[in-house]
Amino acid sequence: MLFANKIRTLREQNGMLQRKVAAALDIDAGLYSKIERGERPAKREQVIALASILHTDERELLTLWLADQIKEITESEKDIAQDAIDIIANK
Amino acid sequence: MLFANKIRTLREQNGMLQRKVAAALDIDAGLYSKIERGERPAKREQVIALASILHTDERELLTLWLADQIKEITESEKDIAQDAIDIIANK
DNA sequence: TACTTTTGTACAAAATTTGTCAAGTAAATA
DNA sequence: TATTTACTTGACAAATTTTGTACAAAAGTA
Repeated sequence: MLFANKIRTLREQNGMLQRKVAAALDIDAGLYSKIERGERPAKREQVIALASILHTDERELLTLWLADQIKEITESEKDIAQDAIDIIANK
Repeated sequence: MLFANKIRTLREQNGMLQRKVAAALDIDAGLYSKIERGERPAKREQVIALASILHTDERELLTLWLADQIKEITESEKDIAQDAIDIIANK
């Protein structure tokens, strides 16, 4: 939950309520709560919007969001994940 | 198309027709053709079955299949992909 | 040419994702 | 204690994506 932890921290640092961020993203507060806890993934466009809403670096946020996705697919294949990553890295 | 190339090569080495492999996988030959060309992804269970059908190492095939998935999600984020992979690697 | 295999396109069915709603918890406050 | 506020949770519907099929076109082969 790298991304989730990050946006929660950023929101708190900005002194914003979940429902304010949710409104800015134009989604239900319940859904935003789930995104912030890593229960649901954010969409790319939402990450872009969040960077702006939470006054943070877009590239850094997108990187954490992408890392979450890689984590998601490798988590269930732990024994081969490193080999798969190596294949991608050397290409 | 690491995985796709691999299964095509293996099928040819085994002297099998696409429709034979498709039948063994219990899918349409058209769909298998797409999987073999990397136009459609294989499901995990299909990879397991393919390793058996094509007499090859299951772990190796699963690794290529997983690498394809990582490639898929990183391909559209080339500029941050390496940073994201580093985050996952150091964890 | 006739036959077999593979590929491309369009589509339907199935599965997953995305979002909403309303009820629930917990903490702070009147 | 009762109320309010912030957040969480689960059930559900809508929307999107994935998976597979059907069949025509193309490519290869005898």
